[in-house]
Amino acid sequence: MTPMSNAMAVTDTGTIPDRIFSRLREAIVEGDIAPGSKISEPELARAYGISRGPLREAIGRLEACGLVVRRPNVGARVVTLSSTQLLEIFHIREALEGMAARLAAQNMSDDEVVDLRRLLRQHGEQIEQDTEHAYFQREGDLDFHYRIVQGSHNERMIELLCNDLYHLVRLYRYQFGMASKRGPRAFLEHEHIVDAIERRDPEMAELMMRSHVRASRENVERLLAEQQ
Amino acid sequence: MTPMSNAMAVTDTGTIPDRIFSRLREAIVEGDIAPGSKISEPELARAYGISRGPLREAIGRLEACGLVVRRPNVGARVVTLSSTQLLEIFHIREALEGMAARLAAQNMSDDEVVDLRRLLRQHGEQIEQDTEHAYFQREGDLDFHYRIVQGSHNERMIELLCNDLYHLVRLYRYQFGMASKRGPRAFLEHEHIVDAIERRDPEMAELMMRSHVRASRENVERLLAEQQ
DNA sequence: TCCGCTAATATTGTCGACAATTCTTACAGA
DNA sequence: TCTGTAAGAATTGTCGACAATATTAGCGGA
Repeated sequence: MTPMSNAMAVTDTGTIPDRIFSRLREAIVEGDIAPGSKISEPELARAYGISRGPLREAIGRLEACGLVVRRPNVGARVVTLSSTQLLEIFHIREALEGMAARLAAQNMSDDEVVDLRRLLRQHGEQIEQDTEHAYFQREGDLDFHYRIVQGSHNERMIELLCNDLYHLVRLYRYQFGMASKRGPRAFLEHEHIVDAIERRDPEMAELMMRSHVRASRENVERLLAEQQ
Repeated sequence: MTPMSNAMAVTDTGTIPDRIFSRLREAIVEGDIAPGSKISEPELARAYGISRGPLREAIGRLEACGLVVRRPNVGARVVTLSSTQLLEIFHIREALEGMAARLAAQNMSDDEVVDLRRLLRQHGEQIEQDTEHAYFQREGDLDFHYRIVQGSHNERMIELLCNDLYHLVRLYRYQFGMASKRGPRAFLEHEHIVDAIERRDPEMAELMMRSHVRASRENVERLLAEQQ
């Protein structure tokens, strides 16, 4: 169980649209429903044993967070992220997460900072042992970012990043699956960010986070270029 | 007709949920439906002469962009922005619009820059004549920001700011209606931003935009404090 | 008079059926 | 063989009705 788990599907509570939404989102993000594939209302309604009404509401929410695109009288399809859209997301992350780090340096409680440091230490050990290397590249990295954003104590920012953008990021990681050698390097950058937050240095925290996200984007740009 | 109009309600085209969504959004943003008031499904369905199905989809979209809050088995209410939420939005705007200005300096076409300069000149004349002063304070300011965001050529950013956040900003302006004496001052800041974009100076464009939004936030903070 | 309970009412949630539109496929003609 | 057309099938959009839940009004007791 990763710390992200509490943000993931809770399939046995809430309203029907809630449950279906969570399950569909997970299925899309993890690639169980392939990008570009059609979301058939009759088929899914039968599969989940519900009516089309609640299902349509769930699909509407998927559209709202950008995981599916819907055309009138045609239907919904799982989004296929172009490289352009991917870079667009990185620019938005650079701005928002930079601000989130700044706010985290100001607003995190001391306990939260301690927990953050502990999480970082765990990641460090995993890197050293080179075990679960892939894990850090994927969910572990997001765990860290997730934690910073929550530390901002800005509800709308948390909503925006954790409920929408990060799911798109996960979708892209499953879709492209480009695991580079940036793991150790990224870990160092994470350390610098936590250092700044611990020192309660908002300016530096924002700078470090922005440079971290930018480096990640440039890495993707490089991979995309040589993939051509 | 302001340049913003093309982002506003188009009530005679598109699907039924589209139309209802636009009309409701406009009604909420302009205060025709008071903040905190209930969104009654049967009542609205009768008022618009449609069934509850499409209406519920429209309400769902309103919820997605934060204009209404919905509780299961209870219904939807028009959001009432707390001062906390208002400041949260300002922090997000500072980050996103700063990045938008940076990207605009990089990506705007020369024609777009010329148009932007022209828009600014218009605002300048309105300020000088001190006519339609109120206009500049309200929609005119957003027109400017709107234009910059579109100049970023970042589709997702445009979506985020123009389709969601700016409507919340308008709602707050109608709700609080705090028109301060910041008009001329804000205009000067706008000029500095356009100067930087014209010089194709992304770094400075971002700095100026961030400082502009920050000043606006601090102004609101001051007003909120003395209102207490 | 006030509080708690109960029943009535109204609203939201869900469903199945019909209408409107799009996609598919078969067919005729060049 | 290819193209354009038209009929058919399937899917999405919309509607009205029923079920489940929440709110309200009224009543009885302390």
